[in-house]
Amino acid sequence: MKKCWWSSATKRSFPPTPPPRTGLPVCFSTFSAIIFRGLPSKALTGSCRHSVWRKSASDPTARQDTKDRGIFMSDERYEDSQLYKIRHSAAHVMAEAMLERFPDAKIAIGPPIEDGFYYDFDLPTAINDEDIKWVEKRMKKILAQSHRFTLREVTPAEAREIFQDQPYKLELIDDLVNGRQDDNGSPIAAPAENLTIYTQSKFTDLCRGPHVESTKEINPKAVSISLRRPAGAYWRGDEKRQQLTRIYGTAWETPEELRDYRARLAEAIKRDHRVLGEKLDLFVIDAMVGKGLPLWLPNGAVLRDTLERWLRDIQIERGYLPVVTPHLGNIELYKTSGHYPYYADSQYSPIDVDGDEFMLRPMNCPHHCRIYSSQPRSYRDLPLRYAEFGTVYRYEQSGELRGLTRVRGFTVDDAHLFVRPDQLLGEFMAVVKLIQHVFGSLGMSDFRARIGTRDADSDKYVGDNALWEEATVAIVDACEELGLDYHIEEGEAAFYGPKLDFIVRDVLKREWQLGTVQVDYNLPERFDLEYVDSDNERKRPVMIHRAPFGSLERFIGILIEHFAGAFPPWLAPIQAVIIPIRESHNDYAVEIEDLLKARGMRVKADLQDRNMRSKIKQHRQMNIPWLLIVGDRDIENRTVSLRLRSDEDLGALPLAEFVGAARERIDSYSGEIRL
RNA sequence: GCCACCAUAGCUCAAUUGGCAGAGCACCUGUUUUGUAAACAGGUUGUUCUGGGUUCGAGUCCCAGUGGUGGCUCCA
Repeated sequence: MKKCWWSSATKRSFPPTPPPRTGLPVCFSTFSAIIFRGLPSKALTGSCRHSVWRKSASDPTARQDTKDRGIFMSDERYEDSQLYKIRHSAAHVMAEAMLERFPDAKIAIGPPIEDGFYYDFDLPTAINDEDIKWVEKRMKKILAQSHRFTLREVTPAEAREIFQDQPYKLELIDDLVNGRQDDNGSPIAAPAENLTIYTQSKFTDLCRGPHVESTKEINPKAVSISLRRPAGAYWRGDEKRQQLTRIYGTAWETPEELRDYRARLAEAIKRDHRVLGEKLDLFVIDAMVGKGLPLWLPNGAVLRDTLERWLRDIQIERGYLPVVTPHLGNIELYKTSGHYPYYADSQYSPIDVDGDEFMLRPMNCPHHCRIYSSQPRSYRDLPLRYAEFGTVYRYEQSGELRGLTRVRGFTVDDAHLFVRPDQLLGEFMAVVKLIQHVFGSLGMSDFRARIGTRDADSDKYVGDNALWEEATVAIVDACEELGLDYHIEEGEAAFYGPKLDFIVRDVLKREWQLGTVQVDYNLPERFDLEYVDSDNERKRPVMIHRAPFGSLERFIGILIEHFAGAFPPWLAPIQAVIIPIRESHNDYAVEIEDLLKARGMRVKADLQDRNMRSKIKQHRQMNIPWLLIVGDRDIENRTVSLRLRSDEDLGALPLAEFVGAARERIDSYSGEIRL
């Protein structure tokens, strides 16, 4: 059974309970395995067969560690693999070489991650490329020698002695000895009695292992730290604490694997949506307009518009009603909704309008709530499903902006469903099915579904506990009912309710949240939404917020990478180009162009004064699905000579046959370009 | 926002220790009329990101700003 690439591996590879604390192995790089033990939530007991992933506020380092951690296709756990040991050991060797280069450096932690490893250092001076080169060379030299990795169990006192000059290690030792606690002082890991250290060559690290037996097991030619530049990282992921220098490396079992990895990286960069966005004339981000504010070029706008129309039609079929609302709203709207105090940091400053304060809207729900309120509602009216491609504006930190996947102004394919409590489960399931349909139609099967629940210890949520529990149960039930492969993460809820998110990874394996469904009892309360029930009582509807794409910008960014710029014909900005062989064939080319346009296709005849071969090359590079080459023979026989994006030359085809077949491909939303 | 690095023609990049700013592609003009990934010739293209500084002289060195990249933090 093929699972999506990380739905099962990442989270569920963690032991359901803390590993037995024999006082033995405790490795800082695998801290998270302890921190992230499954913790069944009360609300879910009995209904959930899936693991609960607890996010620990008290140890963000562990959280990051986990995020980076191995994502593995095979049945073997990454932690048990030889590759894991190699990378873990390579991290130690890198630290050894770094300490030779920077004897005063303080070492933090150095775990294996997906595709490699890193180690964090507190350095006396900034590191430069020369240092990296030196360290890499030195590392390889150490690896070429034969050093054993020896394990030793030590008492906390011995450990403190050994690491007396290493403040980060001392902090870790204290935490281990005292046992880990969360922010409220609840224990989340038992105290350790003894610690383990590993030594190779002249380097000793506080570590649980596992490691290779000897550096002989690591091929120096399969190790590289030159690939990734050094990066800043906060100690334990806390931005208020010391910022460390993180050095990434990669290590494989063989040089061939390293070469393949580098080739994969190079390929990934080629399909990066920012690279393809420029090459295919889809969008630009212009400094004068502002960072994080993409401009859609005609090709990109066609793609976007096509997606919008597609989804709009699907939604209309399913009983959604279109609404249109403005991009600004009176600040009272957000004070009423509760967004204003909670999200002040990500909103833009209010705009003064004749003495009233207005805001660029950071979300669409308040507007839709007011539409609901605009007239009395009967139980017979529900469910009401208001849909809008609503543009919102959010302040994002400058360092976090990235292409189309993280922007400051974006359009949510939003809808808000106002439902009776008895309709909640059915409507929620219908929404999940809609999202599955959207993802499935585009061939996007590599996602993970995450149920974000409230962090019981946090006060950043509004609403009644019982309602939260009800909403959470509804979401879990719906996922169970649909057989969705989900996992639960505490602390990932919206402030007003729990949610189900669909998360995908981009070409460089970064995670992005796309589709989302959220159950909300709170906004109806805050906006005092009501309907008159069959018993003539006024009752409160439940709201479902949902967006299958999440945002058009981010979704298209991911979609560009998903298709590597070769969109299925129904999405391709230009579906066919007609290439006349000689000038004398131009009239026929234009005739075909007109014919195809009349059949609703996006085509153009390329009448440029240049030879056919160069035109073929140009349009192939633009990933045009169909190239129609026409010459004397085609005019004579009323045919087109079809050349596919895939490089196949299908030869002459009667014009009418092409039109019918192409239309059929487009209308069926097929990814197939062969006719 | 933080750490590091980067910024030369529309694009990809070059320019020796500080010494006249270049190439390919694109674009324009002309020639060419081609049967499946680049015809030929000529030509245009620059506030070397911006502002200061050092120097006889700055694309190159220094400072500040802006923008970008990688990472961290954040992410309704």
